[in-house]
Amino acid sequence: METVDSAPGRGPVTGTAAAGEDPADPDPTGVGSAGVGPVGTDPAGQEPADGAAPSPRPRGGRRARASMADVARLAGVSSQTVSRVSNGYAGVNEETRRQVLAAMQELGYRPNSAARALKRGEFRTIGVITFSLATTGNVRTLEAIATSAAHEGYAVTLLPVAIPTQDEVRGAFSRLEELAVDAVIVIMEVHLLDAATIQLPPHVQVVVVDSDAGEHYTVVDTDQAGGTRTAVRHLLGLGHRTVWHLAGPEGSFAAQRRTDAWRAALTDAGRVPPELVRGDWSAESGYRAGLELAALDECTAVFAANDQMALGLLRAFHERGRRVPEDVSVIGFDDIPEASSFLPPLTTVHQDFAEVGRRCVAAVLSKMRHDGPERGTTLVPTRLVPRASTAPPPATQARTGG
Amino acid sequence: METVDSAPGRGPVTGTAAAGEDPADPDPTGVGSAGVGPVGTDPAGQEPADGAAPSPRPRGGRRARASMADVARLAGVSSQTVSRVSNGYAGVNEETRRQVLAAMQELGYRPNSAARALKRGEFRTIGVITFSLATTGNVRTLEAIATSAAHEGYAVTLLPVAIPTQDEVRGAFSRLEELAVDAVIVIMEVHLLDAATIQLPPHVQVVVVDSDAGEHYTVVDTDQAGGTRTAVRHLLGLGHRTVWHLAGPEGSFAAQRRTDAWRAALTDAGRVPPELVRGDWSAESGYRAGLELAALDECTAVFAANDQMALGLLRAFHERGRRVPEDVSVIGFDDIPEASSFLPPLTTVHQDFAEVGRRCVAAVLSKMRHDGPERGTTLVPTRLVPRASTAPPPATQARTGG
DNA sequence: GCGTTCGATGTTTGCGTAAACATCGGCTGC
DNA sequence: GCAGCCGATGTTTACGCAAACATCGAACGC
Repeated sequence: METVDSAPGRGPVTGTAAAGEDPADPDPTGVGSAGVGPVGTDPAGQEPADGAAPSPRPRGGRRARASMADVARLAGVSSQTVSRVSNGYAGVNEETRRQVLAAMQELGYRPNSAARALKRGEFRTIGVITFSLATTGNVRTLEAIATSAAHEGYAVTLLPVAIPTQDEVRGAFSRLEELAVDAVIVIMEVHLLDAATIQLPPHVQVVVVDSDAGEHYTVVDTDQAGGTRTAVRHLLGLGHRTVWHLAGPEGSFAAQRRTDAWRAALTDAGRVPPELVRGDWSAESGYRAGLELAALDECTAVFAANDQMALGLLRAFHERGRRVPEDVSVIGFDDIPEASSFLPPLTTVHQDFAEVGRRCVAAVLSKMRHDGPERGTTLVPTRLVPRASTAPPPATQARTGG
Repeated sequence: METVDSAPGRGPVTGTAAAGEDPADPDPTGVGSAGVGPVGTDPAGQEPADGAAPSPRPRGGRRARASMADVARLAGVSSQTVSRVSNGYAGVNEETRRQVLAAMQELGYRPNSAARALKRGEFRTIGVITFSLATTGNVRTLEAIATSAAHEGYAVTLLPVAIPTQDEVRGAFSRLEELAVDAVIVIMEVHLLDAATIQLPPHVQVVVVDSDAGEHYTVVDTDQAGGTRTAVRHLLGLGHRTVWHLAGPEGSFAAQRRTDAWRAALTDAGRVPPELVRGDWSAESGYRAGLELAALDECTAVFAANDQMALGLLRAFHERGRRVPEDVSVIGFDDIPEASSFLPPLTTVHQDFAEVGRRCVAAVLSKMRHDGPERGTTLVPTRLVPRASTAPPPATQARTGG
C-alpha cells in the first residue's frame, strides 16, 4: 500500500520484448503511448476493415485480437513481412515497414506471446522459487530480480512453495517443467535443494541464492562471512573482550555462515567465542534472547544475525535496564530501512540486495546463453553502517582502556 | 498446477477448478517424485524406444522434450487420446488410460504450456503490477495473491513498474497485452490508473488494490476507514481530548482515506481535529514529524498512518523525553511483525493482507469466468491490537478523570 | 548481353495442443 | 434382425508465429 519512492534517474526500463540494441521500436504499434486504437473502443465481432477476404472467423462473442495475418492483409504484404517488422529484422524496405507499422497501429496488433513461445521454444520468463516473502532479504532480492529481468526483456513468474520440505520443493521443480519459464532462480535455504533427488527440467537453468551449494549449482549470495567479520572486528575494535552472537535458525545457510564466520573472527583475534544464542529471525525471538543475555553482566556486545532480532534485543535490554550502547553494544545485519529509527539507531551490516538480484539475473541469463554449467559462487560485498547502538564497553569490562 | 489429472469419474474438467479437492494424483507422470525418468538421465538425441516410426526429428544438439505425439506413439494410441487423458476428460477406457499414463511417465511427458496457451487462448497466469515491494503491505498482499493463485492453478507474473508515473503505468499496461497473462491485479496508488487514458487489453480483467476507483474497476482493499475509526475511538475512549494524525504521503489513496476517516471520527465525536502532520510512510519521516509533535504539550495522542512512521515517532518522543504511553499515546496501522517489539510495543490496527490477496484472486477469477464487469469495492475488515503504546492521557490533560 | 548476386518479399511448413468432426464396434429396443 | 445409439477412439484442422526455403526483379561484372 504505502510508499512512493520517486527516485529519479533510474535507468530506462524497457519493455519485455525488443529490449536491447534492437533497431526496431519496442512498441511499434504505438498503442502504448498514442493510446486508443480501435481495439479498445470498437464494439465487437467486426472484422478488420480491409477490402480483401472477409475470412470467416467469428469466434466467440468477443472481438478476436488482430493476428499477423490481419495486419498483413491490411498492409498488403505477407505475414512474414509483418513478422520481420515486428522483430526488427533488417531487409525490409523502409516504405513497406512504415505501411506495416501503420497497419499494426490501426489494428492494435500485439504479438501473441504463446505462439511466439511455441515457435521459438523460449518464454522469456524467469521463474523465482521462494519459500517466504516474510524476510526483507528475500523480498528485496526478488524485487531486484524482477527489475533486472524486466531490463533484459524477461518477465518473472513467482513460484511460491508453501512449506519448505524436500517434497514441496521437489514438487515445485517438477511443476516447473510445464510452467512457462526458461530459467529459475531459487531464493531459499538450500539444504532443501538436494541435487541428488531434485529432478531438474533438462533445459532450465538454475541459480540459487543463499546457499553453499556452489558445487552443484550456480550460487549468488551476499558475502556473509565478510560482513560478519566486519561486524565482529568493529566491536572488538571498540574494545570489547568478545562478542556474543544471536544466531538465525538452524536450518538456514545464511545463519550458519554468519555463525561460522563469527566464531572464526573471534578465534582469529584470539578471543573465546561465548555460548551461542539462537533465534528464528523474528524480533520476538530476539526479545526472548535479549532477556537471557541481559542477565549476563559480562555480555557487553552482541552481534545479531539480522536487524529484526536486533530490534528485539534492544527492547529486552531496555526493559532490563541495560543501556545500549553504554552497557551493551548491539550490531545487526541487513540494514533494513527502519534500522536507523530504532532506539538507538542500529549499527548494522548493509546488504546490497539489489546487486544480488542483478547478479542472479545476469548469471542465469549467461547460463542460458552460453549453455555452460558454470557452477560456483558469486559473493556480493557488504558494508558496515555505524550508527548509535555500538560503543566502547563500560570501563570495568574494557580490555583496553578505550 | 494443472496438469494431468487422472481422476476417474470426474466430469470433464474445465481447467481451473481442478486444483482443490481433486482425488487424482496431480503428478501422474511421477517425474516429480519417482524421479529419474529417462528424460533426465539419457544422453541426448535418441528417440523414444518404441518400435514404431523413428520419426526424423533430431532438433538441435539437445534432447527434445517428449510431446503428445511421442507419448501417443509409445502408448499405441492417437495423440487425441493422450490429450484426453492429460486433461482428465471422461470417455477414456480405464485400460487405455493406464497405458497412456505409463507412457507419459516413461517419457517424462509434460504438457507444453505455450502450445496449450496458444490453443486454449489462456495462459493460466495472473499478472501483478506493483510499483514497490518496499512496503509490508504490498509484499504481504503479493504473497497472498501468489499463494491463492497457485491454489487455483494459476501462476503469478510480476510486472514491476519502476517509476510510478502515468506514462510508466500506461506502458506497463500496454506491454501487458503481449505478456502472457489472463488477468491483472494492480497493487498501486490508483490515481495513476486513470481510466480514461489507460488502454486496457480487451480480454484482460483487472482488479485493483488500494484505490477508490470502484466506479471504474473492481477494487479490493482493507477497510481503511473502519480501521481508522477504531484507532481514533480507542484513543478517545482512553480519555484523550483529541488525536493528532501523522498522515501518509499526499499521493496515496490509502493515506487519504485514513486521513479522511480520522477527521470524520473526531468530528463525529465532537472533537476538533488538530492540524495534520505529513510523512511519507518511512520511519525517518515519522521521526521528523515526531520532533515537531514532541514540542506540542497538548499533543497526548497520535495516530500514525502506518507502523513504520509510528516507529519514528517513538524514537523522536524518546529523544525529547516525552514518555510513551505516559505522556503521549501512539497508535499505528498495519501491525507489522516487528510492532510488538517496538519500545514500547505498539498498539496498532491489524490489516489482514492475506485476506486481501485471497479476495483479489477470487475477484479476478470470477471476473474472468463470468465475464461481468462487476465494478465495486470489497473491503476487508481490520482489528485493533492493543499493546503498550497507548494509555490514558496525563492527568492535567485528561478530559475525564482517567 | 547474359549470368550472377543480392535485396526484398512471398510461400511453405511445423511448433504441441485440443476442438470439432469422423469412425467403428457392440448393445438396446422392438 | 435391424435401426439407432453410445462409448471409445482416430483424423483433421487451426491456434499465431517465424524459420527455411523460394521467387523475383534489378544492379553488377566481364
